[in-house]
Amino acid sequence: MAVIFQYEKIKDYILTGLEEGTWQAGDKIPSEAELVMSLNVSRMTVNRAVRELANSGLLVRIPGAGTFVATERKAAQLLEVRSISDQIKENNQVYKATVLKLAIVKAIDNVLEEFEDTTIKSLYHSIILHHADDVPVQLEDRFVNPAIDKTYLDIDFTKTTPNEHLMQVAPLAEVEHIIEAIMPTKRERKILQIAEGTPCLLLTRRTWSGGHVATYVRLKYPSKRFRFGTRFSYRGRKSVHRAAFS
Amino acid sequence: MAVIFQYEKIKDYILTGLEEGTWQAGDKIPSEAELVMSLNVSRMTVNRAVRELANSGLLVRIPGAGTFVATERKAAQLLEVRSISDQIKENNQVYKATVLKLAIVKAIDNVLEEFEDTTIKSLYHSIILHHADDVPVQLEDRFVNPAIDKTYLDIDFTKTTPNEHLMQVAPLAEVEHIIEAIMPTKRERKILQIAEGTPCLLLTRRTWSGGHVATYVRLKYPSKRFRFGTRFSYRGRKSVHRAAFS
DNA sequence: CAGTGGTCTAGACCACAAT
DNA sequence: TTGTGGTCTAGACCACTGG
Repeated sequence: MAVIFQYEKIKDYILTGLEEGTWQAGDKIPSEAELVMSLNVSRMTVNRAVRELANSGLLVRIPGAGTFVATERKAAQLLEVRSISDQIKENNQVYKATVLKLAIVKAIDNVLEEFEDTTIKSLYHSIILHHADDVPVQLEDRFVNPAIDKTYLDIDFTKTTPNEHLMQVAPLAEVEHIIEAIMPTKRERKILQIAEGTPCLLLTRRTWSGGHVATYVRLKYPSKRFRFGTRFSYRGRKSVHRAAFS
Repeated sequence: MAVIFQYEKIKDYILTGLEEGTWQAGDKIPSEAELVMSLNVSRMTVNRAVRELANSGLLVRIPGAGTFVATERKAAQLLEVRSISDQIKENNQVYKATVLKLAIVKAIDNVLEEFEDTTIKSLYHSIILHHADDVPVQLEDRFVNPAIDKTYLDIDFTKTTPNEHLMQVAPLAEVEHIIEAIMPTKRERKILQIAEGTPCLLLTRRTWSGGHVATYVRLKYPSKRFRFGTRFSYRGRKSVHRAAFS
């Protein structure tokens, strides 16, 4: 029988609250003193639990004010995928999105496999092209589990990215990333406005929420216009992530 | 004046010892009790400092035995680049390396820029092809700062990878990664034995040691044979990294 | 057996935010 | 002024490793 430590229990308690929506993005969670009383533990133990969740990016702590559920959630410690619109704006470029498709589709075997759930009959499917200064930089092909989000088809994705929207409705518990180099199809090449023979980075991402696959996304980035970057230092505990356009 | 906390001081103390070689890979560092006495702090403070360094992969803690300098160092929390030979062996494939070049070269402007040091006159240059079951899976093009390692040219890289060797001589303090999709040149295509029109993943990595760029590497992975993968869960604090061959 | 790390407690002092 | 998080201490008990 595995011994469960107090600080792990506290983390689980908070994680469950986040998954069940007890605390939504931006909400203030109970203070350390409140958790000490309600959970009957010492403050140092509460502090460690909350600090670790904050370090992983789920919570934001503001001394003097409180602890809040992160609004801009980092997907993972391993591969931080920030909102593409933020990345572009950070780069002082103009962001624009074009919605190429937004519909409910019958679940095809090919895609269904990724959801690891054969009972799913239909899926939301969106295809969105993201521009930086009117140049296409990302082709986003996304399937969403309807069980996670009933409102998906009603969203105006020229104003909000699917990522931003989904972070509000489905607190993610798990993320999987796969990076590959691929050659785009003729159609994709045309959409992305790239020359023949130019490869793309393909980032495939699946997210889980409440034990089920929530989304399955394929992000295609034209080489030359995009690359993933990351820099890490042991001292000073800060990591700089970059998304470079050229 | 920024206030420096005790646990940060302790981390710096250990990091400095690691950089200066006071404790080498595999060595046992002072126990918590010893650090408590020599640094005049409480054990909880020591524990936090050492735990954080262990979490970042620099140290390995074995309850009952002690704390040791990690031998297999994870490059970063962000993009774990394990030894290619280990990855291949883990995949139950036979690893083999071919040394295509191992020499001292004049520093060319192009490469010198990456080292951010115009005083460098020459560099070690190695080109190594890594195979899995006799199929080429990685073309490694590496430049090494001679100031970091005088023995580089004497190493048998069919038995040790440059990565493994360099981790012994130069404890890395900082890492930069950039991932791109590229088309290999004709020559590279021939070396990697891939068909025309097949893209490659290009992972460029620079490492710093003692404030200077230690190495500059370009790793080319044929698409279809390699992809980076990562999976992350908030619960259970474990991350699974995968390197998939096919 | 002594030494190690892993955790936990019940206090404490501080700087900062909100009111 | 009150509440918040950030840190630190000096103890404590435990499970495990090593000789």
